[in-house]
Amino acid sequence: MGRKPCCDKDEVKKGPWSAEEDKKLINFILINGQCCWRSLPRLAGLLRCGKSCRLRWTNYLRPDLKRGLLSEYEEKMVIDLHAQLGNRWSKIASHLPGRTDNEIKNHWNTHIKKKLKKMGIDPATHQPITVDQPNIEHPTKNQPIIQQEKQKTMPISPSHAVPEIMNILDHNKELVETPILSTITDIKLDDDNNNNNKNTGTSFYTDEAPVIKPHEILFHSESTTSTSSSSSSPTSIILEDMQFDFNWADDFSRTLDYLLNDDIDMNNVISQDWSKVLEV
DNA sequence: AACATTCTCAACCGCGGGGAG
DNA sequence: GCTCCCCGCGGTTGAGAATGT
Repeated sequence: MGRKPCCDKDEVKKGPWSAEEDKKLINFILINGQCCWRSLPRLAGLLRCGKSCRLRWTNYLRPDLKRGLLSEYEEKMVIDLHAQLGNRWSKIASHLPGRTDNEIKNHWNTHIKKKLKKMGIDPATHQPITVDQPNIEHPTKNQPIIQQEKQKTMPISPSHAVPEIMNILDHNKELVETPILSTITDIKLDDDNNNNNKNTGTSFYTDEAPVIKPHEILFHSESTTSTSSSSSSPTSIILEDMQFDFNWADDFSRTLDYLLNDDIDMNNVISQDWSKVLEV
């Protein structure tokens, strides 16, 4: 038996996206919004599977993406969130505006894991590696969740969640303690099971954000510390060609305002920028 | 300069959850 | 309750870049 394939593998293109394909995808979503990924490729004239389109959009083309390496502060947040949530990358990503689950997952596997091991911390358990505690190369998914269960009754903060790590990381005092810290302290560990809490309080859940529609698109330009990876992607050809005055902090706070207050109209802010994309 | 090795990350794959009928 | 379908998630892969010899 087996599952029906999501698309005809003979008829879909795979591998890296071309600038032309990106343009088609952006164009289509601008006009129609995000809907029915399965039929999107056909409607947009793309020889891609819907999944691939969704991935491309959510990970690379979405205008609210913050590109470049994770800052030390973001890294700290990822470590803390991972201690609480385990490998639930999308949940972790939802607390880091502008970051995708894929990006965080990659960063965890390539950078943070190594860093923690160097520090003598088991990335799976977030506990110091001891002689009688073999380093588990393949973390049990449940471990952090067990921690999570234990912590359900106590307030969550970086220092509560992973004191060992936080002590080690605290020497990075140049880290700016921005107001965004409140997001980490407000995380509701049981958000999977208790959706009623979702709309209460002041926590910002990016996964609560409405599906992006063309009029809601906010463009973020390449950060000045962008990495080599951005230059290898066809997307970046499009994105880097566009020069916008963009300030992440300002725009994030505007976006936040927008998400929290329906009466702010992002239309004028955004649509003009996107018209530039399509002219490329 | 040439080759080998390691690293990075974009993209793919398969599965599970959940809504619709 | 069952089946079908779609979406999103997490794990994995592999091509290209970077680094080492």
